[in-house]
Amino acid sequence: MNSAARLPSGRRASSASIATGTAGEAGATSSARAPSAPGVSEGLDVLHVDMDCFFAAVEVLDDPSLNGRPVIVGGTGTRGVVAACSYEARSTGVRSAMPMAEARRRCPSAVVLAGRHDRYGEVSSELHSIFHEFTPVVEPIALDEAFLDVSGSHRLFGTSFEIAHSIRHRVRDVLHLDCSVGVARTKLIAKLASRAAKPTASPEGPRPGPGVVVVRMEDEIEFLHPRPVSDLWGVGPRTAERLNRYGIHTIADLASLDQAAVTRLVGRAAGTQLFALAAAEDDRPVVADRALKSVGHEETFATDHYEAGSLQSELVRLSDSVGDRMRAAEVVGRTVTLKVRFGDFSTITRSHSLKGSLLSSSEIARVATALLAGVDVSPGVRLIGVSVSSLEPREAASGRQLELLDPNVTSAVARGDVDAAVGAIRDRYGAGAVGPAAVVGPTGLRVKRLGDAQWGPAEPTAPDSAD
DNA sequence: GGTACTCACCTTAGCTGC
DNA sequence: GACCGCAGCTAAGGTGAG
Repeated sequence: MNSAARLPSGRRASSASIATGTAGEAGATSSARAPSAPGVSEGLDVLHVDMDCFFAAVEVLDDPSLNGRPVIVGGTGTRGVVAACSYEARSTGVRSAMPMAEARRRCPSAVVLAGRHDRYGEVSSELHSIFHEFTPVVEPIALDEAFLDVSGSHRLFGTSFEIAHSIRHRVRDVLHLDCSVGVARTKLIAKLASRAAKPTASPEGPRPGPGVVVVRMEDEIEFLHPRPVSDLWGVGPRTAERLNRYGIHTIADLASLDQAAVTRLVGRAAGTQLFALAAAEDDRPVVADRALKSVGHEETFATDHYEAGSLQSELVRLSDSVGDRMRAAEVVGRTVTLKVRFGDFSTITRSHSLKGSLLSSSEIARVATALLAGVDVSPGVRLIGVSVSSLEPREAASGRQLELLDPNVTSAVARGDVDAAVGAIRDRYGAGAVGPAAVVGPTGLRVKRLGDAQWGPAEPTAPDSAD
C-alpha cells in the first residue's frame, strides 16, 4: 500500500476530496480524524511548498501556445542539461539534470527553451511574498520552493491543512501557477509529503496529484519506512549505492540497524543524521534568515581552453561578478577557491586563505590568477570557477586592519572605494555599463551575471589552439 | 558519446603550536 | 632536546540538494 498517499483522516489521498480540495472541501476530510479547529496546531507546523515544473510552467504562462506541449528548459548547447520540463515532456522519459542531447533524443517534438533566470526571479519574488502573507518564518530553499513554519499562524488562518490549501489558492489566483504542499511535524516528512502531492507523469500523459498531503505524527513511520533509502536527506547516488551494496534498500532496512553500523557505513556525521531521520527524528528548525557562507561563479566553456591567457581573462570576469555580488550582499571574505575541470571531467580545486579580508573584485582576481599559475592547463580546461568563502559582514571587518597579500598593492581601502563606485554605476545603468578592461570583447563588456549560462553554454565559441 | 551551476557540509591529511 | 597527544587551522577532494 502506498502510505505516502494517506489522508489525515486515514483515507487514501487519491480520493477526490483532497486531491484539489478547496477550503470548503477541506472540511470534507474531517471524518475519523478531523483536522483541528482553527487555533490548534496539532504539532504539524512545517509546510513544504514546491512549485510544479516551475521554469516550464512560467514559460507556458507567458506563451499560452505552449500549453499541453512538451516543454524543456535548460542549456541548449551540446554541453547543456535539462533544468526543468513539463509533465508532457516527463511522460517521454525526460528528467531534470539529464543531458540536453539525451532529452532531445527522447522527446524530439519538445519545445526547447534556454530559460530566463530574471523572469523566474520575478515570479519567485511574488511567490515568496505570498508565503509571507501566512507566516514570517519562511526558509527559502530555491526559487520555487520553501519551508514555512506556521506554528504562529493558526489563529488567523486555521489549521495547517487549511493554510496549505489557502496558499495553493493564493498562488493559483495571483500567479496562475500550481504548487504542491506537504504538511508534517518535521522538514524531511513535509518535503516527502509535498513530493507525494505532486502530479505524476506516465506514458499515457500527466496525471493530477492530490495537491496537499498531510502526514500525522502517528502515520510518520508507516509513511517513511517503505520508501527507498535515497529519499532520505543526505543520501545521494554514491551513498545509496554504498548502502544498497550492504542490502539496505528502504528506510526500514536502515532503521533496523544500530547507529554504530550506520556510522561505519557512511561516516560519523552522516551516520548520526541518517539514523535519526530513519526514525522520523528531525529537529532542524525552519530558519528564516540563514547567513551566506560563500559566493561563487563557475562556467563551462562550449569548447575546452588550452591557454592560460584566455583562462585568466575568464577568471577576471568571474571574479568581477563574485566581487559585485559580495558588495551587494555587504560581505567580505577571506578564502579564494579556484576550481578547474579538465576535458576528461577530472576536477581539482586550489584555495588560498588570507589573514585579512578581501574587499574588491580585483583582489579576488589577483588571488585566483596566482592559484591558476600553479595549474597545468595544457590538457584542456572544460570549466573554471572562482568562489570566496569565510565570509563575514563588511561592517564587522571594517574595524580591523586589512592585511594585503600583495605588498605592491597600494591601498585595499581605495580599491574598495573603486568597487563601490563601480557598483553604484551598475545599480543605475546596468551590469554592462562598466567593468574590468580585461573582459572587453568585440561586442563590449562580457559581464557575468547570476543565471547566465545557468545550465551550460548555449553555443560553441572559437576554441583555443591545442598546440 | 554525453554529463550545469550554486551552495553547503563532511572527511582526510598535513602542518603548527602548546 | 625528543617525543607524544591534542587542538586548531588549512588545503583538497568528495558528496549532496535543488
